[in-house]
This record gives sequence, C-alpha cells and structure tokens, in this order.
Amino acid sequence: MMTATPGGIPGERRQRNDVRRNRERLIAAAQETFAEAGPEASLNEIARRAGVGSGTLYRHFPTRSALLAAVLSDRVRTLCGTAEKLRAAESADDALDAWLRAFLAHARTNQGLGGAAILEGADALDLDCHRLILEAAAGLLTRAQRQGTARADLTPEDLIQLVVGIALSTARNDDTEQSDRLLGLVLDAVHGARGGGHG
Amino acid sequence: MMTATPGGIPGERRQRNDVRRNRERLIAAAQETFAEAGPEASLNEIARRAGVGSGTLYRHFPTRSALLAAVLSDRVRTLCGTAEKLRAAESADDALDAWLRAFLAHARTNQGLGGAAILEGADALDLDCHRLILEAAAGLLTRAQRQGTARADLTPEDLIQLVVGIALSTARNDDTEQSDRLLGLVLDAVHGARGGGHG
DNA sequence: AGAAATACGGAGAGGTTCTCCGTTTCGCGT
DNA sequence: ACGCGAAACGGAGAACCTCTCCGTATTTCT
Repeated sequence: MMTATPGGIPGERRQRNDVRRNRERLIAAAQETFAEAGPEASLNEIARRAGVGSGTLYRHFPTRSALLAAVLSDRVRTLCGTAEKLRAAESADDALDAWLRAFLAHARTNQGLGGAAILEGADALDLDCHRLILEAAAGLLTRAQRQGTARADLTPEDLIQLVVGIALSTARNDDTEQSDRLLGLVLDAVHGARGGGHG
Repeated sequence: MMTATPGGIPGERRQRNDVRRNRERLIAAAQETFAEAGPEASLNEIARRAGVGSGTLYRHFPTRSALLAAVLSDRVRTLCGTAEKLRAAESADDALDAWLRAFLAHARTNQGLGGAAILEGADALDLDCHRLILEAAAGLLTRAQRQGTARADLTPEDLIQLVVGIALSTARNDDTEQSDRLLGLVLDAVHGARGGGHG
C-alpha cells in the first residue's frame, strides 16, 4: 500500500540495490587496479577483484574509457571545485596558473589516465569529465583575458589540449621537473610573454 | 683460399642473406600495415603479410616499438635531412619554425606513430631516431638562440617534447587546424613573444 | 506468494602477444 | 664440390585479453 515509487519516477521500477552495489565495487576495484597497472590494466582482473562476472563489468561500463571516466569522476570533480576557490582567492592569472599546474599534476599522477580518458572521451560518452574540465578552464581563462593578462585569441580547448599534451608526452617520466618547465613555457605564451626567461 | 671475410669483420661470419631479406620484407609489410591500421596493428598480421613466421618477426624486432622505429627510420632520416637544407636556405627562426612544422606533420601523419616510438624509445633501443631528431632540433635551435630569436633557456629536449605532446594530444583529430594553432602558440613562446596575437 | 522484470555470472569464441624447439638453410673450410 | 655446424626459420601452442550470450538467480511489485 503506497510503498510504490517512494520518491522515484512514477512509471518506472526502482533501481535495484545490487546494481548500485556492484557498480561501486567495480569502481573501487578499478581504482585500485589502474593505480597499480596503469590505464591498460586487464578488465577481467578488475571484474575478478570486484567479485563480479565480466558480463557485469561490461554491462555497467561498455568501454574501457567509460570505466576510466567513472574512476576519475570524483577526482575531476574535486579538481574543478578547486577552480572556484582559486578564482575567489587569487588574482586572475595566478589562479589560472595554479589551476593548470594542478590539472597537469592530476593528469600525470594518473599515469596519463586523465589524458587518455579525455582523448578517448571526445568520441565516447564520458563527456561529463571533459565538459567539467573545459568549463573550469574557461572560467579562469576568460577572467584573465578580460584583465588583459592572457592572450585574447586563446580558447579553453586549445589550452587544455596543450596541457594534456605535456602530460601525455611526459607521462612516463616520474620526475616532474621537465613537465614543470614545459608548463612554464606554455604559461609564458598564454600570458603573451610578460618576460623572456626565468632562470 | 682467402675468400673468407671479404671485407667483413675478421673473426665473424658474414650476415646471412635471408636475414637481410626477411628484415626488409618485414619492414615493408609493417609500413603497409601500420599505414592501414595504425600503430596498434597486429604483429601476427604483419608477419603473415611478410611471408615469415611470427618467431622470425620477434627475433628481428623484439618489441613493437623496435619495429615502429625501423619503419620510421627512413622517414626520420629524411626529416632530419630537411633540417640541413632549411638551415642553409632560411633565416634562423624561419628554419626552426618550418622544421618544427614538418616534424609535427610527420608525427601526426604517422598517427602518433612517431610520438609513440619516441616515447617508448626513451627506454628501448631505437635511440637512433631519437638522437637524430634531437640533433636536428638542437642544430636549428642553437642557431636561433645565438641570434637572439629564441629564448636562451630552452633545450632541444623540451622543445621536441612539447611538439610531441601536441602531436599526441591531437593525434585523433584528422583536422590539422588545432595542432597548427597550438604549434603557433608554442613558437610564440619559443621566440620570447615577438608579438601578442595573430588573429 | 507469485509473476515479471532485471541483473548476474562465467563459459566460450575469437583475437593477440610471445616462446620454444625441431627443422631448414646458408656460409665457410677443406 | 661438399659436408659440417652455426644460425635463422616457422608455426604450433600457451597464456592472455576483450567482449557476447543466455540460462539462472535475485529483486521488486502486485
């Protein structure tokens, strides 16, 4: 009596509990496994660790990048949340610089996992992460542009692509020195060259 | 009677003919197959097309990237030859810009194959390609630096890494517009920002 | 409780990488 | 010219991977 659809969509069945449970287990297992073996880790292995069949994995995440995206989703959300804070606390270009550094670190610490997801995602379904990141970048960039501390002809897409490129090409270097330098170079370009060198 | 080692290393047997023949066949087949199917193409398929067993393929090229490197070797050699010509024919920074554009095009048209090889190569054995490219870049870069048209704190390694990054991150985009823009941006940075924008 | 809908699991098809070792081929000394 | 031994060949096969299919089990709703 009236226990039907308690807060759910009227015409539809409630989502099953095991579905949510399995999804969470899969994401946890994937997080662990990707961390150990990189983004190429075996999906079978992930299913095994999650204690579910491979069919279940594929039903939940049809492609590898869908799973990558799910794993990254939290971190990406956090990362993009940072953008808001920086925007409030820092000057336009300090905020942009700081966030891009954080983004690069993020992409690198995930062994290019972030980059991989973003790249594959362009033609797949994890548009959420992609969009979230672009929006964060756009927010910071346009503010800097309005203040004249970033070149006006730069799009958020290009900026992100450039940083993703750095992350990808330096992904197997554990040392962050080079990627830091490269980002510094890019930032100089972004700001229309405030100064020539810095060392 | 003294037909031994005609021009070869004294203590060693001459390289067999079938070895060279198979090697060439493999490279030709790989060239073809990579062009069709990208750098992830099946190595079995390549061996099949070359008319040799898979064991032979693996004996000649222990890793995928060794094969990639061999395939690229010619093109890389050509590419690096271009550097010499540009160096003779153009101003320091025109030469650098032109060559970097060629390098980017090269990396992109090989479906990130060049980038992949360079990246994997860092820890593998195709150091030749890597070194060749670095030397070409170094030659052009230091000339520009001496003339003051390129920032002095830039290393060839960083420059190449940056361009490889662009190639990698835009690899699946068939359209060259974005990668052109990104390279332009990087070049602005390299030249210490001759001008702010260009659109 | 019973029915209907939904998700589960894991066997298995088809693909891949890479190894191993019996067989074949080639270069060299005689 | 010929035979020997080193070196390379080939391809079967082990071990792995992705992804599908469908009989079975679980859960929700009435």
